[in-house]
Amino acid sequence: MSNSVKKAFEIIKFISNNQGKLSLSELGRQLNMNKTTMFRYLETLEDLNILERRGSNWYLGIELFSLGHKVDANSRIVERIHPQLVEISKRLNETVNLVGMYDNSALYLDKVESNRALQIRSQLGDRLPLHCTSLGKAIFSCLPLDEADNILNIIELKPYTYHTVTSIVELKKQIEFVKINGYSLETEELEPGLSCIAVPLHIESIDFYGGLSFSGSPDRFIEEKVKELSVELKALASKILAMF
Amino acid sequence: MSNSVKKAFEIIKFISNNQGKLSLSELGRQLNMNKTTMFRYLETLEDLNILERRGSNWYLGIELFSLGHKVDANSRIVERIHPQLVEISKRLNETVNLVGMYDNSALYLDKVESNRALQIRSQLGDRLPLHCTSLGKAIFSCLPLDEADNILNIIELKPYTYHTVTSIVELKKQIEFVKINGYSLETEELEPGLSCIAVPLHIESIDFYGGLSFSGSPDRFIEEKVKELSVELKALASKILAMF
DNA sequence: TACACTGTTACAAATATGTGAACACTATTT
DNA sequence: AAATAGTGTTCACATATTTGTAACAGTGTA
Repeated sequence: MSNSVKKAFEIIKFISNNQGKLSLSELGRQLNMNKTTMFRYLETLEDLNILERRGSNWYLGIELFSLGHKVDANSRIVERIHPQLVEISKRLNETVNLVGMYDNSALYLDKVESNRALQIRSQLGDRLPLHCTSLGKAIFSCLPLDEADNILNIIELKPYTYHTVTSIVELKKQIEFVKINGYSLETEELEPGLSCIAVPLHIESIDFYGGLSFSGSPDRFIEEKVKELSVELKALASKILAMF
Repeated sequence: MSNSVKKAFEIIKFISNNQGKLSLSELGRQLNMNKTTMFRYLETLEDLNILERRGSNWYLGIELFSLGHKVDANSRIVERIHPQLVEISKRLNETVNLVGMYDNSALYLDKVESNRALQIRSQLGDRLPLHCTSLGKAIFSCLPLDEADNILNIIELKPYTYHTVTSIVELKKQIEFVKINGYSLETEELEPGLSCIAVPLHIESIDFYGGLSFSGSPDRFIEEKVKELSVELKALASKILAMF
């Protein structure tokens, strides 16, 4: 395999998590690469507009922006579903989110925000952990049993807040709840001040495993509201399934 | 400079414009690379999730999606402006667009769609030509004179439709119009059935040259409407400038 | 059965890469 | 004003990686 290509992307990925913080020399040290080597890679990537230098700090470049928006994530599933998200978000004035499963995490594919949208940390393209998000739990509930077990064995139940579920037994219980009730709940397990309610979205024909959720402030998701929202999400999922 | 990194991105870029159409061997032929060489690059890029293979066709991979959404395009200008676009789009029920200038073209940075949004070909991340878009003309009007002249000399006035301006004299006239009136118009020059009205957006402090536009069906942009919309766009631009 | 097309592996030859040292800067510290 | 520590950049050279040829395996078609 191509070593230099791998290294180039190692650099790109590292910069993506540390934009504007690192100089050429710093990068060399942190990634154990010679300064000259680093120089040549950065020079090339800058020339391609994949990276961008401002002063002596490095950022992801505009070409990645272009490429990123051309990704045909699962047969343009995002584009096809988007109008449905807009409709439900407007009608109920809720923030609605779409994720798909990739590499044992939930890739944040799309969202449509409500008026009262909170400022949350996650952004499109981020990978959300499966164990402490309603979306993750919803995904677990629709995965083939053996695959779900595999992942449950592999993943680390990293605590993000004091509410994060870190017991595998408890997590499995919650997944059972989703299987029975068809929706999942999560209260400030990932981010303080943020709750979600989600349903699984499994599109068999294109081998898509994902989920749909409403997110918002925990105090808004009281019991009766949850009932109502879960019904809405299930209806949305059905409507989407009918499109494929 | 790093040859293999350049080649890798040549492949990625080529695939981005021909997703799902090309096999390994085809790619090798079209890009004048040896089959084995191509094999090794594709293998590596697939391993990195930068490319994705379905059957024997190639697509951009999910990792590019992630990276693309982390691009800090001009100090998160998109994120900061987005809420303003949402507000005006909802209030007037118009589709509003934001572009920034990069590499002699207008990079499509953000849009918020109206109810009656047309299905247009362009998508976020695309580069729009400057000469036949209202946004391009708006950008010309705010660029430093010498830079505008430079670009006008370089760019090719490629015709996209029967309405595309292909005369440099006429184009300069239109740019003068923008300078005097503060907004620009374009009627089906890029895509049949699509018109735009735009204003320049020049944020000096961050060296940003771009534009804001409403887009829609040509028959809707009658004269009085244009007046009204241009006033709205100018107000929006002022509001945004005040944020920086 | 032969043909044309896929994708894949192995190897020797050609080339790009990695390295450390030396250089030119700028900003702080002494 | 001199010394220091930090940038980024260029050079030459041995090493390691990439490259292309050729051969092989698989699939579908004539």
